[in-house]
Amino acid sequence: MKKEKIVLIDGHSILNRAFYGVPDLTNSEGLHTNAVYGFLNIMFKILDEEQADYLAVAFDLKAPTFRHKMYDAYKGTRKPMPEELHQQVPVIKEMLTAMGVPLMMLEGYEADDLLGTVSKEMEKKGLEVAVVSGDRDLLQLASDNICIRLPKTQKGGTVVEDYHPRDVMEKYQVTPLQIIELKALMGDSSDNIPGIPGVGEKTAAKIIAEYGSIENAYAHVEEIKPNKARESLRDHYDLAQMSKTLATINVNSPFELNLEDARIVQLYTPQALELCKKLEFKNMLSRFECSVEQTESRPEFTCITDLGEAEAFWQKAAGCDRVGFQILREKGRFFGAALCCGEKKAVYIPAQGFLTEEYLRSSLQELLKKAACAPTIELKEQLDWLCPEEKGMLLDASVGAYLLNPLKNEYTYDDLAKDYAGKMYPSRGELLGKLSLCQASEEQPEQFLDFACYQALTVWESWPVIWEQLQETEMDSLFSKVEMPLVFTLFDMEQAGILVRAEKLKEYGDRLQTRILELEKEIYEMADETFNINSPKQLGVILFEKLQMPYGKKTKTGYSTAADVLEKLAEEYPIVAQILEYRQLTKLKSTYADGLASFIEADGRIHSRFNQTITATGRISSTDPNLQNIPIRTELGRLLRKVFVPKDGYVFVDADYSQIELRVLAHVSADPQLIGAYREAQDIHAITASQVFHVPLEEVTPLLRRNAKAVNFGIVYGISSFGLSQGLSITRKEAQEYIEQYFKTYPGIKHFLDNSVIMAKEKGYALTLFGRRRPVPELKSSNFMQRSFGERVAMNSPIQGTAADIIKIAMVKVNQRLKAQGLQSRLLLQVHDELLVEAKKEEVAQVEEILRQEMMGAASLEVQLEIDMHTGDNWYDAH
DNA sequence: GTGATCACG
DNA sequence: ACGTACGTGATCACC
Repeated sequence: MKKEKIVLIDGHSILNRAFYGVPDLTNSEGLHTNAVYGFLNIMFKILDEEQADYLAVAFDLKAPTFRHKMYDAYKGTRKPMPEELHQQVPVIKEMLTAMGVPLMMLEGYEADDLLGTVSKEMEKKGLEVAVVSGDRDLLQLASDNICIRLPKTQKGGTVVEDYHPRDVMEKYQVTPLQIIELKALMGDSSDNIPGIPGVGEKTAAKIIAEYGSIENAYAHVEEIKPNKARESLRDHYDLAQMSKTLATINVNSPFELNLEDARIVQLYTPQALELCKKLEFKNMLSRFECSVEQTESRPEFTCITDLGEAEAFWQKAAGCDRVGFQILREKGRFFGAALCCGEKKAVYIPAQGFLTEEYLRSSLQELLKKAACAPTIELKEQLDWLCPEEKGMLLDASVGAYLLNPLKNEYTYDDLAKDYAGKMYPSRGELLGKLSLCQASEEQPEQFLDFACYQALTVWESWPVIWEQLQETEMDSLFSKVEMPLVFTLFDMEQAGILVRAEKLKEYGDRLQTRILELEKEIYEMADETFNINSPKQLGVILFEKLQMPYGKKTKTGYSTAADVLEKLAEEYPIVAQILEYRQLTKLKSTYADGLASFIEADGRIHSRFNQTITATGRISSTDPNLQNIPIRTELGRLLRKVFVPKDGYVFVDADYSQIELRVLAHVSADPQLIGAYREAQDIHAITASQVFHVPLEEVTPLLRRNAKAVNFGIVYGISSFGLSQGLSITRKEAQEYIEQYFKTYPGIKHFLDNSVIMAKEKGYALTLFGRRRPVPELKSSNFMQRSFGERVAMNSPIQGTAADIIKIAMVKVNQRLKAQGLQSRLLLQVHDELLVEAKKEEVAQVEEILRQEMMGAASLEVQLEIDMHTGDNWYDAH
């Protein structure tokens, strides 16, 4: 008969190993989960391999001094367990308990002792034993029936090293029991075993191989070589005795494991599943599927394919208050619509036969009109198809979810289902793999149906929860008054696009190319070889090895060749100046000249996308292409803006806020000095310089003004002396003095910044003037660098975020008024503090009035919001 | 896919 | 002692 098998896990050791081996993970509540995740992965891997019958996990009852061994060995000090790990100890215990795995703990005994005792006991009972730990001390337990398994991380994956007695012999040339002697001689700082000073791994191994035990070694102490070890051994007999006691695992502790408790019956219990969901261990859920999934009945998804069924559905759905819907499209091709009007059921109606696309559109429009609310995901991407006459009922659940947690990378239906409906639905990837919608609809119609219906079901289920949470967090009005209207504004902007003169863009690119080729030739000549100038690696070798230039910074992968480093070398080395110019030109060529050209559509315009659910602070972002980072700071780059032009009969009207962030700061901090400065002065940086450096305004030099400006920037970014010293190329000490002077001048600002950090620490998030939240989990980090980052974020977010709120409000208003006044002028772009309107020539005065009123009136602050506004026949001239 | 670099606010 | 300014996106090289 086959022997029964038991797996015993060294809980803290494996948790520790997992913590340092798995990159930091947190769930959406900010709970760190990487150690628990890694632990479970190791445990499942071992269990899959072993096909064991029993399982138990040992923990130290008090685990106050658990520590990172590598670090301690180096530092020679004990560190408390990092908070991020500490908080995971109860979680793994809860998880194991939920799985019915017994926890072995006993007052006054270490986990090692329990593992020793139980493994020997089980061996006696005739079981085969596997002890899983990261700690090599346990090798002393190895026997023919007890295998010590040490998981290691290797190239990202986990590899387990197995030790039976012969493996121990092979690797250490000693028996398992002699491991104790070895440890006692060489010591182990992480276990507080002192060992014999001057005896390391090599000497210890030699001594034990020769004499077998410490006792025998002392019997022959005069023969021991080398001299140093002999002397030390003689001087430290007590230490050797004590070390041996410490290194010996107690296999006779009064602990008994009830074997039946440890029997593996069903790890995948509903409680464990719940916990997995809470921890957001998505890919672990597949393990639960067969055992638990039946507990939740599968929703009923229907594919409607004939007109009669469709008519019946519309009729029934017409009485529905809340209609969840999702249009399925890809690259302009329409597939169908998914709808959900009630619990656990959804329908998908593909466009086919009598159910034409037009029919579906008008039917859906009718249905939505009757609904009180109609949530969906990525509404903006559906509006061109939907063409809604009324918009009031339309809701974008992903935008709502973004407000509730702007730190997430995506707001896909499976995420919303998990976060707000407590459901684990299969993701697109799980249903369709990498297939396109077109492929999937033909090759996997059933999964395609699921994919469609899950989306409609999800928005229907999660919307009430999202709305409730928006109200609880007091972001409901931000959502309804700002973000939802903005969806339509951004849609209009995307539809409008911006006209680009393709031929001029081509000329611009060609001019760049000519110069690039010249530079290339010169650089190769000066370097005396050809190489890829765009490769930082190759460039680093040329500059810092071949040409022996002094290197400033290093990156993880080699020398830094960043612009600030090269600029310091450019004076002395002409090749570096050429490289800098080459860099600038190739950037302009590839990203802008060539990059933009590829986005010009048939109408001659670029229809960039404006994303509403990306940034942590509430700003919008622009992609495909990014029109928010078109060059302006250098003249050559700025010239590019001449290719952005209004259509015939129109001009550009461009308006940008003047120092909106500093004005927001003046308002939220209520600092009388700064508010006063704004009320009386035009040039805020100059007046700041005058006030901070105590010189009359007329005597503020350009240098003083520049310094004051940098400090103002620093304040907005979450000031630090280091950061400011970098920005101004001054010492940290000088930067610190600037900051102190600044805070002395504007005590209200210091108070506000301090308070922002305190508040964010207390609540867990930073807050804008309009109630937008930005979680700052970094504030809880035990890592100094991360925590400092969190503090700067807590200072910056209210400022940057409030400015973002304000311009969003202005955009909505401007867009609404352009339409309400029946104008043909259109809002085209937003660049964080700037709006660009394509204005019909006859409407310019009205457009200017609208921009001025709505931008300045978007918020009523202690300091008036000011704008600069210009008109022009291209973006270069208008800004 | 990730890191380095650089364009913008 | 630690080692960075805040927020983005596109391109390239390289694994």
